[in-house]
Amino acid sequence: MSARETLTATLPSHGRAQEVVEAGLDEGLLVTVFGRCRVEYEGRASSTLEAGDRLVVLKPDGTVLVHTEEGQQPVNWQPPGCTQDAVVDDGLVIHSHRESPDEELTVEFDSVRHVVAYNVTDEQDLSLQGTESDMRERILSDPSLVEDGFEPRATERETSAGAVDIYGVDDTGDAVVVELKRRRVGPDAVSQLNRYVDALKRDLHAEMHVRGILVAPSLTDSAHHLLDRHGLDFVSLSPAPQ
Amino acid sequence: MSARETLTATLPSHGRAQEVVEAGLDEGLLVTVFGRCRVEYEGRASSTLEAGDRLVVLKPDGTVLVHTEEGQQPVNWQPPGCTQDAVVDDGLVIHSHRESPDEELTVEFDSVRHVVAYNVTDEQDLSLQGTESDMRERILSDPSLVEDGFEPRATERETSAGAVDIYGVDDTGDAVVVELKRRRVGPDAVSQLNRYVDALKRDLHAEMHVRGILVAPSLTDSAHHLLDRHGLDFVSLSPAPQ
DNA sequence: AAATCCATTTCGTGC
DNA sequence: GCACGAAGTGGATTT
Repeated sequence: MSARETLTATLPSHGRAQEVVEAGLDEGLLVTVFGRCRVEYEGRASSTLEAGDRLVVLKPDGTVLVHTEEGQQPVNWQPPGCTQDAVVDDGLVIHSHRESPDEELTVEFDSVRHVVAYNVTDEQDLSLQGTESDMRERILSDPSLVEDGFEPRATERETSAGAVDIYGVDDTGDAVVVELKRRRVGPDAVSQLNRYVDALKRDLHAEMHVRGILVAPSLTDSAHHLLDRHGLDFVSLSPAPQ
Repeated sequence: MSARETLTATLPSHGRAQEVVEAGLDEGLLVTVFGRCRVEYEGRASSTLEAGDRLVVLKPDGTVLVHTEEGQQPVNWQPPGCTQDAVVDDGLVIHSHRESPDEELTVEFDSVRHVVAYNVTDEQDLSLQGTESDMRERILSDPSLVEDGFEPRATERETSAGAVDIYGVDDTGDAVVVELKRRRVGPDAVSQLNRYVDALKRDLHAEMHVRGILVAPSLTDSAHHLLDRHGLDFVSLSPAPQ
């Protein structure tokens, strides 16, 4: 079987399906199996899924995905790094095993309607814009987006509660902790910023005043209340320059 | 074309590929397209992915997934509810559009190596054990798992900071807020519990003492420090009965 | 539609 | 390996 080719089998016997899957796994191909199957998972949690038609994707990096006809997320899965094998019992059975944590996924096919093994080459990386990291770059190149007189001094500055997105000083010389979020935020982001401000106050253990500024497109009501209660500030900024 | 059948085409012309995809979309089939493609996304963020071999999955609920040979997550996607269409320009082009937020995904194929449309029926629901909800049931049926004398009074009790997992009283009559986590927790879960405790103190605005207990398999060091600082308690409990 | 929070979150980064 | 936090997080539930 040439690795250049795409191996396919329509309505294969379980033995033939097993051959294609095994060949695909051996040769580092991307394998898809479509058919009626039961799925069992045991690991961090455990689950059972009775027989139905599903698409199973096996990737050469050890990923397994079981997709139904709806939903963006697979109904069952196994992460990269797992070991896969395919055997024939009553029907085609695909096992995936992971150590640390110990997890096992078993897909038992009643009937395989289609199996394909694709030879994949993909060197490209995704270029993504509009991330939190892009917001940081925007602010570093124009600190007045936070407030007039703001001077960034460090990014990812370490505190005893973790790394602060942007650390700097305001026009009065007070220390400023900036927490960035690329989307509308709730109370969790406020608590996060408050932890950093508290930690920095303790770390500096001086009389130094420490302000906290949450920079995000918008705030929920309860986040706003919590922000006020903690004496923190908010600046509205979107990830894209618009 | 019978909906009972699985439509497949190997190394199809762009026109033939478009026919299969369009027929699949029209008839509510699960469609997979494998080939060399470029991908563009514009919406909450924006991204570009240069030409490479990928597996594209189109679901009848409007989901689009673009998978490379590695990673559990699709490199690009569109959630359920999007509208899909397939046209031929230089090659097969698949568009997916979403309103609110306005988002568009475009997949342009240089060459299609394989296209399949599957008729899917799947009535089954996943049965999952070992969730946070299972922890709650365990505690309600044996409250001493939290501590001797603990008496649950309500689940999902509302406070001004959100709903508390389990609300109850301890053997001295003090109010108790229990926050459950199915896995090892960090500082975020401690802050969450602290918000609930603070909110309940304000809500009750009495002299009533309010305790907070974090129930999880384990704690990180910084979570432990933060827990101590806030005067909260920890109880070790796993989601599964072991 | 908005808000909140869980998730077998996954993924990347740094230690 | 663990810890921490971002993500175009997704998904469920409730208002």
